[in-house]
Amino acid sequence: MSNNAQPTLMVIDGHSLAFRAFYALPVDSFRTADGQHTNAIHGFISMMLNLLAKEKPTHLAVAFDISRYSFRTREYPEYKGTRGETPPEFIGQVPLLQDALHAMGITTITKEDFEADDILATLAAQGSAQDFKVLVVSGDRDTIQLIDDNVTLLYPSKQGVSELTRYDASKVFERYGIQPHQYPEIAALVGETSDNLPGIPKVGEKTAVKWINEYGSLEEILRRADEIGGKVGESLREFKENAIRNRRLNRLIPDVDLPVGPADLERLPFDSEAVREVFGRLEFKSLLTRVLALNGEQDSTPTEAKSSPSPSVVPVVEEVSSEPVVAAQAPRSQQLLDEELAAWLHRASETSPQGVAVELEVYATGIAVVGLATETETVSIPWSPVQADMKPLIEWFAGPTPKIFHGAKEQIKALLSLGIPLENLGFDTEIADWVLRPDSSKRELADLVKLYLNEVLPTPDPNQLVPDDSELDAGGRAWFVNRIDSAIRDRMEAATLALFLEIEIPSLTTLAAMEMRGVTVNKEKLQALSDELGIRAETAKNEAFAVIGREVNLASPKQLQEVLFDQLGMPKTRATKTGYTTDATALADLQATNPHPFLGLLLEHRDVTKLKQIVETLILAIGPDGRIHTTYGQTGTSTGRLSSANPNLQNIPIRTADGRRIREAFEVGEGFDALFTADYSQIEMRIMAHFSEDEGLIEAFISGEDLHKFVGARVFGVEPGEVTGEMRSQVKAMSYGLAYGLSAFGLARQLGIENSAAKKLMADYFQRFGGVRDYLRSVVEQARAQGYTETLFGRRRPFPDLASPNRVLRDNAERAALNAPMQGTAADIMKIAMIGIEQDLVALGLKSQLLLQVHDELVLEVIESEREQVEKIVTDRMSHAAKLRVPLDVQIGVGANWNEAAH
DNA sequence: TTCTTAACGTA
DNA sequence: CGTACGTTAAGAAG
Repeated sequence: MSNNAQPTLMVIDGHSLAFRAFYALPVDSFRTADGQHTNAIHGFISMMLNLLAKEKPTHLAVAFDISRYSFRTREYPEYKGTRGETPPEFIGQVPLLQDALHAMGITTITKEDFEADDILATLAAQGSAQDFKVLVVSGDRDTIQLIDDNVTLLYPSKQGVSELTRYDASKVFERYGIQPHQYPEIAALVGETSDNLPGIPKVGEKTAVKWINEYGSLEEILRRADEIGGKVGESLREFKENAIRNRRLNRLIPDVDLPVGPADLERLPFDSEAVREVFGRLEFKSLLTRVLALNGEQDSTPTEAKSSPSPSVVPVVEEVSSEPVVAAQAPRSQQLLDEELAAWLHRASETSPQGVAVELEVYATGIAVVGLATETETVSIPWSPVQADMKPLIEWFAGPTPKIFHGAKEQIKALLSLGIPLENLGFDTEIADWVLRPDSSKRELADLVKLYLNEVLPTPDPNQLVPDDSELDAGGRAWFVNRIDSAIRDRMEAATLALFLEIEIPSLTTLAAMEMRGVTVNKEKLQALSDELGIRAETAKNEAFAVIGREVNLASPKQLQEVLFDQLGMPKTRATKTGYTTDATALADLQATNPHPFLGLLLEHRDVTKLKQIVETLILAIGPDGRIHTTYGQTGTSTGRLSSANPNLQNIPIRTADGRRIREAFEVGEGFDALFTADYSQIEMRIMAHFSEDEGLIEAFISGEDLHKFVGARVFGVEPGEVTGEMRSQVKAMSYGLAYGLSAFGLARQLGIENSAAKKLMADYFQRFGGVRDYLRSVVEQARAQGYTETLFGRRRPFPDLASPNRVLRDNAERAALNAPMQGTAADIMKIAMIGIEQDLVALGLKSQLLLQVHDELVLEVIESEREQVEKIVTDRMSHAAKLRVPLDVQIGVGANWNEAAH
């Protein structure tokens, strides 16, 4: 588009865009040395530069509100009254932004008594009349009314300013089903909560659009309000004044008297010294370069290139505090054809025996691009659906060269779904980082580039409208993966590397296989169960309403509190952040002290709706193959356990009869004869016995007697035969609680006994099992000294909070530290067992297969002829996964469904 | 829209 | 005032 074509006028709502930028960028990352926050300024200018580059406006202005007061607030003082205080970090950024804009030669416009949108409306009208193409940039939906053949709206589509959607008349119609000039009429009917403009109750966007299309205009709707029936009609007649007021207030003023017109807003070269001065004050370096480029200049201030410090070998990774240097440029990706690719792969494998990094761009239905990288070269190959073209690559995937990934599981699954096996997975940077820093939640490639390389991963500017050509391709990303691999290996101690290579990497491929297999679920059974639970929920709800004489949302703790404490006058329960708890134990306590039929009905409703919700989620997760494929999170926990999501199959109910009916729907799949389950019994207690070397506890496990009976007999000083049910359950609660750092108070609460009785129980317990107490103490002590805990297989978890002066943080850390070696060792053991089982089943060519893992339980699908063999493999692998001072007991079960397979 | 909280399912 | 998770709906918040 050349300058002598139709001129383009861009008008920007400064306040609204700056505010969005403020929330889109982290406050703490943009601050000058003297403490001035600049994130809104940075975000705004960055976005504006992108807009200038993309839209090439010839004329430009930015409008601001002067204050929150305008003719609208005079007319309706509550207007925008619900807006909270301006965040303190935002204050002061607008004047600085205006300074920066002025330095860049950009006109800013304000007008007493009017809002920025009115200025936009006026400039749009004038520009349109003077034959400009007009671009309005605003985050206020009211500006939709300005759109016409000459005026286009650019509206931030998501939170933040990262993407702008172009609204012209046809886009508005597509989105709302109306013409742009009708939008304020819709808005008037619906109301605008953010402006504190209530509309017509019960009328949402759908209804409003329907009416507009039926009656043609708001005026006509109001005139013929009597014709509209039902509750909505009544509502309309009652609240029509709201709509009239809203319409008056949301009309933008197209003829504000402004000191400048469109022709005065031409973009001209600016004084670069002024820009340097302002940007220097704001400490914007990269933005300065970009701004000066507008003037055709280069930034003369040199960017000092620091070399990344060589990483020291430390057990725990420390955050690098120095400012990251800009990333070294990844070598330009080569595009190779068939035989060139084969040659490259051969050469790369020879020269990089430690491995070649792979980054597959995975789409919902397949693979888009394959990126490969050695230390010095990168390749990007668009995936060809014709496998012949990919033959050398496919063979290479199955070959001996170690492959290095970031997040291998999804990529391996993408290959497997195309029938392509991957052998010799060498490294996964995501999992390796998790092994080093299990508590971190930031593990994207960019995070690791920063952490291990002290560089910035070149990413497209988040404020960019369209990705530009310099964006890193798959090969470039692979190159960073390769370098992170080396950096992490340098930082890992030998034992940690062994844990990673011998447990985590083999687990990864096992999990990929399990996820691909999925588990068969009987949809009809679940649907019938859901229907039944739905009826029971409805009944409980209606009865509950009858009892209290009104309808409330039983799922709303807030409304329940009104019923319980105000209406029924029940005593207050435990306090939460927002009020008083209505959780199940509190309700049961209330029932005991203040019996009321509402409580029972509420609990029944809770139970039933919870189960129904689980069932519904499962139904939705059933794939076209009739199976549910969960996704295991291998980096989702701090202890070493797996997690399961989409859906979570590690929290399927089992405790109640109704819950077990859900398990009945998990069935053996086509081609198999039974589900087979195997669980470790009391694995964490056994690990505690091993670590503590407590003679009594070890004897308990070796004797093979009922654990809780055995312990009960010791604690209460009676014969095992004389241990009562009461004694057994108290000891059981104590034993399980120990591994979690249970206090006497908590034990008392759980058992419903006196605090003193709980104290006595703990004292008696430790009297007999002193080794346990000593061990638990030593775990915390050692963790405090070393800064981390460690499992039997060397998995470490750091605990910085053990040194915290904050009591709450420190106590929490102590309990977590107490638990981490036991939970973590159990997780290690289960992973070792799974790897062995998968390996044996494959090696022996058996069809039976692993499907699920639920922390201490495995679920397999078996065929009858293999059942005995499978049982032996599973039992052996599980019970011999670790050599402890006590045996690892494994319980197995077989059945047509998961419930029946429970022993 | 997106985020946070309360509640609750599992080991 | 017991560890480790994931999911949901309501309500809050921009």
